[in-house]
Amino acid sequence: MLSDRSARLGEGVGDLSRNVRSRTRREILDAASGLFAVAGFKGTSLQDIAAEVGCSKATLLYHFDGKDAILVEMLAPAVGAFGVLDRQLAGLADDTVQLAAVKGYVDLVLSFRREVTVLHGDIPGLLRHPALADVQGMVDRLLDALASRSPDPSAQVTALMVLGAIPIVCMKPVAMNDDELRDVLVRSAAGALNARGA
Amino acid sequence: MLSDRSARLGEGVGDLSRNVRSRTRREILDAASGLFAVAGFKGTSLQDIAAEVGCSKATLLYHFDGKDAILVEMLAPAVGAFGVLDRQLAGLADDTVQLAAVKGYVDLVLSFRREVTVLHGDIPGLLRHPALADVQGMVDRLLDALASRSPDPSAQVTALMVLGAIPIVCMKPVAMNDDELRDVLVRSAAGALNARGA
DNA sequence: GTCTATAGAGGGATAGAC
DNA sequence: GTCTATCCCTCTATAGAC
Repeated sequence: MLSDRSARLGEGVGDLSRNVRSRTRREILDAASGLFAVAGFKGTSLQDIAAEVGCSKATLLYHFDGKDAILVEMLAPAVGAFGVLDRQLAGLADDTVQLAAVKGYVDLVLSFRREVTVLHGDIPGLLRHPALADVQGMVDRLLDALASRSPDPSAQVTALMVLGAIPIVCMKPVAMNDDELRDVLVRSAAGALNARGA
Repeated sequence: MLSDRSARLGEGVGDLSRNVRSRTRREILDAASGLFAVAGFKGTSLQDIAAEVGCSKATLLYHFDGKDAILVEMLAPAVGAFGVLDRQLAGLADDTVQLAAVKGYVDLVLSFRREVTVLHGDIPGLLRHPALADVQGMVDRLLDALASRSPDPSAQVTALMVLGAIPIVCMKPVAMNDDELRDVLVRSAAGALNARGA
């Protein structure tokens, strides 16, 4: 169902008027993600979202099973893509997994900037959420991959640094297009990882 | 008054029984910082803090002018130390400021782990707080220093990465003492910064 | 200085008309 | 499918007894 949903992201011009349901849902998700990104999940009320969309709180709760459901569905495509990366990395050997992890993680973050901003803004609360339980495991495996699956503490610390270094570029605007940005991120992350032994 | 307070941090055995006021205040600050760190500022209620301390909500509000005041006073020593670093870096030349910024920032984060965790856990909400208004400016100047005061976008992105890379080590426990940790952090951060041109 | 009790605001969620 | 009105809860903060 996750892949189902992400597949619908690039939906074309065809059946716009068929079901209004999807359209309103998407407006709600758009408004919510924007507000969550600047004020945090707990810092945003249903009233805030309703005001942004231009509807009532009751309408939000007709389309979603609660505030949490809005968050979960908003993050679903990003979580799905993270899962894909997780499975890709699982199939790689220890000596090739690190660079693939860096590139895959950078791509993931750049593809889901808003979602990453939301997650990054309320780490203590959100990663504890039941619906995001698998994310914690994926983060742990990503860290392991970034450390070339080495048990060396210094490798693990550096992996942690890379994990924290990438998402922060979502917060501040930067005068670069995405291709240049991807390049700088991958190069600098690799530089941090290599500097460990030097 | 900030330096006044930080100076009192290492207070000895002398006048413990003199004013109970300070003792209770510190218990409150301790409990609050621990809870803020794991559940976030908005995710922690006065009731939570009162339960941890073993007193009533009213007692908290007798000692502090409100929930915000607890946060601000809890962060005061860290903010003060950040200000010291800020002024030190201001006096350095462009070609020496980067390494000093890295070392100073790493030391700062390692010295105030809990405070950094609190700030890091609720970035959207907390940096907007009026009492923490100067922090935003200090962060901007630190970023500038980490970029060797270069206007190059790639230097600024890398500085941003370093800014995000250090605090995350506060969140996960790591099998290293602080001296080793400081060394890895500085070395890897320098590696990221140098990799930019390579 | 600490407590109980309570005010007052705002949150999420539901009921029922349209 | 959307609305208004309302319920119930939790939160911050205050009042006043001890």
